[in-house]
Amino acid sequence: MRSESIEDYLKTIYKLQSSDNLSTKVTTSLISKRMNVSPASATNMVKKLADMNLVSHAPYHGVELTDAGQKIALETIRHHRLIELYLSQALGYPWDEIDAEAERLEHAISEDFEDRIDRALGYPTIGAHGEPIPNKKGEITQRHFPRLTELANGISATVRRVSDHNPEMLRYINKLGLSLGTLVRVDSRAPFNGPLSLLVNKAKNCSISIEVAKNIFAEPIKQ
Amino acid sequence: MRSESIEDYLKTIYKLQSSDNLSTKVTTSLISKRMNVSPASATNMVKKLADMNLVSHAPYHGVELTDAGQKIALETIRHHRLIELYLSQALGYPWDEIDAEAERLEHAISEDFEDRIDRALGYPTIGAHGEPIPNKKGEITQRHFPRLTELANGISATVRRVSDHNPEMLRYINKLGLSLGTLVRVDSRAPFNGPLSLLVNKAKNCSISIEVAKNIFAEPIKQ
DNA sequence: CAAATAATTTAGCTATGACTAAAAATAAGT
DNA sequence: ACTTATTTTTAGTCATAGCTAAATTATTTG
Repeated sequence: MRSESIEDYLKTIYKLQSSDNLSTKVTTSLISKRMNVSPASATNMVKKLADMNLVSHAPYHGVELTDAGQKIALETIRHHRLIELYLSQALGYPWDEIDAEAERLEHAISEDFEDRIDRALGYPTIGAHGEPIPNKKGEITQRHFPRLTELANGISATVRRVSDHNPEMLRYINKLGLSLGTLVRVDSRAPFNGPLSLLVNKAKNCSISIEVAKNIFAEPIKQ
Repeated sequence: MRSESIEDYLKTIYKLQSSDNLSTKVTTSLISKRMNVSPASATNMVKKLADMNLVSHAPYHGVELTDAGQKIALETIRHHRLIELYLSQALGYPWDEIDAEAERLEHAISEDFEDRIDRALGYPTIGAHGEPIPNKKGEITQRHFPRLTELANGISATVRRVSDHNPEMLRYINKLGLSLGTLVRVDSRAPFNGPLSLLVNKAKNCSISIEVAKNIFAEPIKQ
């Protein structure tokens, strides 16, 4: 009980449940796509998780985490995000590599290791890509910032979070000069779902696709 | 191919082959005892390793690593010892906990991670308990120091290595004030395999069992 | 040197977690 | 509403790596 697989599934279910587009049911096929496993494998695991009272499962209608399941999911996410931040700050890992490395390590570390890197990092609450880090009790404070696609033209904003799902996109975003805390302004939008023109750090202009803009979250600056 | 299990078995076989009492055959039962698995499990795995050309196996007569098998064993040992040293130096882990934590992590880290902690530690060649760290090419330089049991009375020596196998013993040894570099002298030996009287750091006297003394290696000081 | 003991291997079972192919349930289109 | 298409689940396999119990091979001892 509590294998790597189980932790990964619970983590994925949590992320599907809370982020992305809320009000969407977390179906087994969604899970299977996210995890690159067959739909049958996802169904099997969901059944097992339900037996263990970690999720409630209405067959053909999706899954929901129980409190016990959410607790494990958040512990796993906490591990992941602390490790990411440690890799980045203590070992100089680049932005786009920390997710993959943390993925490997998150299941292997002990509570003691968690505590030690937590202390070494000064008990952080925000991860390397701007995501909140759950605390030891399994509490998490969601911060909500608009995506660049949702930001009105001409408004200055500070980058607060970047989706970490695609390493190549992260590398691209980083090359554009965007990281947490960077100042951005959407200057214009090309029609027919065309690219957004950005002003980065009051200095550099660039134009990015909607697909990329959707993955960058920024906090409008109050005037 | 190259699962955690395989790495663990190869590592164990390497240690049995090279250290302890040489000239002893590495039998499947020896392996099974060291790894706390049943003899049958060890036989199964040995057969599998032989199929993969990682060991040569003469049934009923023991095992020997092939070059390919030794390479993997040394890579695994390198991982283990670099991680131990990192845990000890960068995260302040106590001596007796690093082995268990490294055991978990050694299979999970990437080459990149290995390189980064290697660099952070200044490319060390000696591990936290005094063992040599194999280099990236899979070369290892064995250093040979006498055990305290083999040391003549009245000779001063510097502690150079401590067996890491038993955490409780490590804690005990550490409490006696012994660590790498500590000065020791065997003052006397009680008869009938009795304890050794030690002078630690020219200051503290203590008496330790043969069992403990066997696990401490020290370099006699040339006069 | 044969019989007893100990070590080793074989045979067969278990659990985990993946897979494919087929069946069942739901959703969609006309 | 009924057929069609899609989604989900069931059924049955496979690989890994452990286990016990039984059979086989070595070794030791009387």
